[in-house]
Amino acid sequence: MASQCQLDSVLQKCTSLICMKLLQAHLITTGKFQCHPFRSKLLELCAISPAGDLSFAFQIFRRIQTPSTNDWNAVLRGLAQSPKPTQALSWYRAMSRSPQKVDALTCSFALKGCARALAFFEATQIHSQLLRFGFEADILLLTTLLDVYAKTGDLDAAHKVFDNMHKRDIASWNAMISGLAQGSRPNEAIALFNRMKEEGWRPNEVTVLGALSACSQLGALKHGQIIHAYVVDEKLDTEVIVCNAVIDMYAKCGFVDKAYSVFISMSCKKSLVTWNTMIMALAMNGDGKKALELLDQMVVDGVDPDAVSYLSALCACNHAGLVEEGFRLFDMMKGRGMKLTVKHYGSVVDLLGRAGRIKEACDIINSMPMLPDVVLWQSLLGACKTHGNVEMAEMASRKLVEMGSNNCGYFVLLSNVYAAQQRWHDVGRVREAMKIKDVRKVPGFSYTEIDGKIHKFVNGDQSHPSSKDIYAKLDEIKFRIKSYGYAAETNLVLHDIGEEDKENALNYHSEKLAVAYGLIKTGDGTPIQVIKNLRICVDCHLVIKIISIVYKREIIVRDRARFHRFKEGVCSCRDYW
DNA sequence: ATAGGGTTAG
Repeated sequence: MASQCQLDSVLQKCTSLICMKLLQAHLITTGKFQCHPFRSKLLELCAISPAGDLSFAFQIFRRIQTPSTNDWNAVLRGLAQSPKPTQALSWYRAMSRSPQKVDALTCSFALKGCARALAFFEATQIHSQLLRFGFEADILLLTTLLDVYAKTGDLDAAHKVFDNMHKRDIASWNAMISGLAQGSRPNEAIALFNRMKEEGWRPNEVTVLGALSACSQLGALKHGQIIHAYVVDEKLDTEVIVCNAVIDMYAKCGFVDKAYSVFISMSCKKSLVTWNTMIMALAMNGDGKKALELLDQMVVDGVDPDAVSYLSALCACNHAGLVEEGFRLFDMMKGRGMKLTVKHYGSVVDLLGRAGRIKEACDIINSMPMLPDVVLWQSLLGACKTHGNVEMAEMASRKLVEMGSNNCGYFVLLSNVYAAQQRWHDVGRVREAMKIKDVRKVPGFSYTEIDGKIHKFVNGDQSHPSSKDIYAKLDEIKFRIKSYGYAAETNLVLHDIGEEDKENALNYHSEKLAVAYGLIKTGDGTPIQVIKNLRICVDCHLVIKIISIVYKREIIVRDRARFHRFKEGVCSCRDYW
């Protein structure tokens, strides 16, 4: 009989399905299948290795007379990481009914399946089971549990698990930090990162990824710089994935040049994501030409562009108004048989629509191999508003209604299309529909970082400690910009309120509050940086342009789609967005 | 001996 280490080496060399099948046949013919520990190893290999095959793993499993916990776990783990993670949950239930004991690993794999299947309810069930089994001191398992709660959207439950852990290791911190960052609570992610350092932990590459992502979301440059310095000190920048996050952080904080210098001087090999991140960074800043250059350069560097690369390049053409280039790119992607997603189509429709080529945009929609989604109809509607195409606007709105979209944005757009044509009766009709349908507004908010502290403002916000000063500043702004011939574009506000109130509703958009606060708190000549969750509105865009002259300030606003750099009365988007 | 935390996207 072969020794254990020979068997191990056999398994190590077993990198194809054929080889696994031969091994199984060998075990069966030599009668070693039922009692051999080697069999469990083989089963695990089939179930979880990339060369393996789950249906063959099932075949092996079915032949086992009395499957051990390990045998059950191997298949469970394979299912949890498969494209159909819900199957892991039925497997777990089957195992719970079997005579074999469920162990901590079983729970861990089942939870992994919950995370991938976004099965919150099942996760709570496994949670109570693992407490009953007495696994509550297992920090690896609790970290998995915490991670599942975060990924399935219950950050409070995740935090509770984290807080109650009697002992934590670095992965527990990492799971909590990245959970907060991914779950739109980036402020708390940064706070927890700082607390971790205060408690004497040494963040590793995974920690900084979460923290950097939080900085990117918030445009928190000061925090981002501190983390970058830490990354360099700890030599974490030998990992390409960390460099990518640093590049993205600088880009999303408005420092494309810094992002580019990190991109150029990084010591490790650039990955596909590195190139994509940099192309997207240039796209967001309206540098379409350079983005297209990078798309060519990556090929020279031996990296094949993927669907995200092309999407980023398309997006770059979009923001730079490079209509022909974008259109050619799109044709080329089709020619190369790239797998196009609804996002690619959305981008091209936006590209054509903004350029006023609405008919062509519509033809693209009709030729799409998949169903157009809400975002796509919305951008067509936006184009109709800009170019005054009532007929097409009505068509797009009908589609949006059919899709049950309840977002206030498109009602406002449609009403604006009518308002521009002085069709007041139709404006009233839309307004009525909004009331009946109980249209939900996505709350707009903005961030600005002052001395390393992030301030958040929502529309009409009065909760900020400096609220009084901010509103006084806004009055002053209103007064000073009037002499530049500014008049509020109140037809953009869709409420049953009087003209003066409409003006106020516009006046107190979150980005205006953030800019006003920046003017108060920072010295003359300091650029003001604002991050906004939605697209900037026409009125704010105009007001901030004038502010940049009157107050001689550079103001940088990152909205949902791109950067706007306001300087001396002009915006880098050239009013094309 | 077998487990947990991870960057890009209209």
